[in-house]
Formats: sequence, structure tokens, C-alpha cells
Amino acid sequence: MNEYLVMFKALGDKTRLRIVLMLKVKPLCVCEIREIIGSSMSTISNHLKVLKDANIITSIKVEKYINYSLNSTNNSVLEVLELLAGVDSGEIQNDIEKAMKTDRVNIC
Amino acid sequence: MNEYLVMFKALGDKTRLRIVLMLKVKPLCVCEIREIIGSSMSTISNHLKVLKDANIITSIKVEKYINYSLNSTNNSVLEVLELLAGVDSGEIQNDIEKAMKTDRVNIC
DNA sequence: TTCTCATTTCGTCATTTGGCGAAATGTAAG
DNA sequence: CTTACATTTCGCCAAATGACGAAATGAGAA
Repeated sequence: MNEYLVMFKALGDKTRLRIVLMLKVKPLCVCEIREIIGSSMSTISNHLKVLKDANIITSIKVEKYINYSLNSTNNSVLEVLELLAGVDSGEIQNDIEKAMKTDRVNIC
Repeated sequence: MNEYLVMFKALGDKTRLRIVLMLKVKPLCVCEIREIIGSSMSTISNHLKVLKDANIITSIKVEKYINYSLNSTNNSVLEVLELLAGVDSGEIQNDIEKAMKTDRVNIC
């Protein structure tokens, strides 16, 4: 049960849910997420740690950056996020548009 | 998105997750849940309010009692809880056994 | 090696959350 | 209409959470 409890706790925060839905579209670094969400680096970094500890996302170093992506090996997460696929939220759409346009060399 | 956020928040608490998994088995009143969980009435009542506001459970008056059950019209909840079906947790098993044995006329 | 810069960690603060007992509420039964 | 009792609401407290800036870390570039 604990595994699910940790997952629900992690997803039960607006900022983290926004991050997860962004990462569903495209891997991003802390810097880029910071730019899209608008909070401080440390805040974003902490949220990413919570998501990682919940096994929801993974990270991998790419050049100077650390790319965060959804953990595609976690079926529980994938199934739960499948539910959110049809969600029509302006805020999320906005995040996703920004995420697609983002260019890390300009903002990091 | 907000609907899901509220649902995750509600499920991201151990006591509430225990309650939900009990109610999956059998409708219960506040009194019975209190007996199984071991917290105070006001604490349980508050958790039930959170779950109800999240549209996860429903309540219906039956004689002197108020029966709480899973909201069987909420597909998101049902699908998410389907994931938890295979969870093998001693604590949950224990709760469920107690729930099945419970007799409200003796404890309420 | 040294510098640069992306990221994490630390310390602090305000807010939220979950717990309790006591008091209030409301309804079914006498 | 009163009583009895299941449930909720209210105030309060302690612990957890999320936010920030500053300092620390660590890996790639010079």
C-alpha cells in the first residue's frame, strides 16, 4: 500500500501535477521547468525529488543538464496518468505549449 | 485537473486510504470506522468529509446511522482503486477482517 | 587545474494538515 | 415533546509541507 500512498501524496500537489503533465510531453531540465512554473530553482528541485522518490519520474544527465522524464517502467503511474489524458485545463495547455517551445540554451 | 488534484490529495493520506479500502468491502458508519482505525470520532468524521468532498465516497442515512460507501458513479476513483486491488498489505487485510466482523449495535 | 554554471542542500518562515476533546446538532425512538 | 445517541463542528496544538535565498556541490569547459 505504501507505494501507492507515496504516489498519491506526490500527485496531490498542484505544482507537481503540472510538472508531471509537462514531462508527459517532453523531458525537461530543472531550469526549464522553473521557467514554465515560475517558482525558484530550489522549490522545483525539491518537487522533483518528491516525484523521484515516488518513482514517478527518472533523471538522466545530458551534457550540462539533467533531464527529467516520466518513469515509463512504472505501470501504476502510467495508468493513473492515462486518466488525466482527457483533462482539458487551460493552465496545463499553457504549460505544455511553453514546454514545447522552450529552448534551454536561452534560459539556463 | 482540479478534480484529480483533490482526489489525489484525499487518497494521499494513510488513514483515508485505509478507510477507502474498507469501504470497498462494505459500507460502514463513522462509529465502526472509528473502532477499526482507533482514532477519535471527530478525526474520522473529518477524514470522511475530505473523501466526500473529493467525490470518492457517498453517505446515506440508514436507521440511526449514516452509512458511508464508495461512490460507485465515479469512474476515476473506481479505476484508480482497481490498481490497489492486488495490494497485499497485512494492515489492510486486518482492517478488512475487522470490517467484515463488525456489528454496529455492539460498538456504536 | 581552475572556472563556470546547473543543480541540490540548508536554514528559515508561513501555511496547511491531522490529531484531540468538548460542545453543538439533528434525528429516531420512547 | 423529550430523551438518547450518532455525527459534525469548533478551538486548539503539534507536526508536516511548500516556499524562498544563500551556500554547497559537482561535472563539463577552458
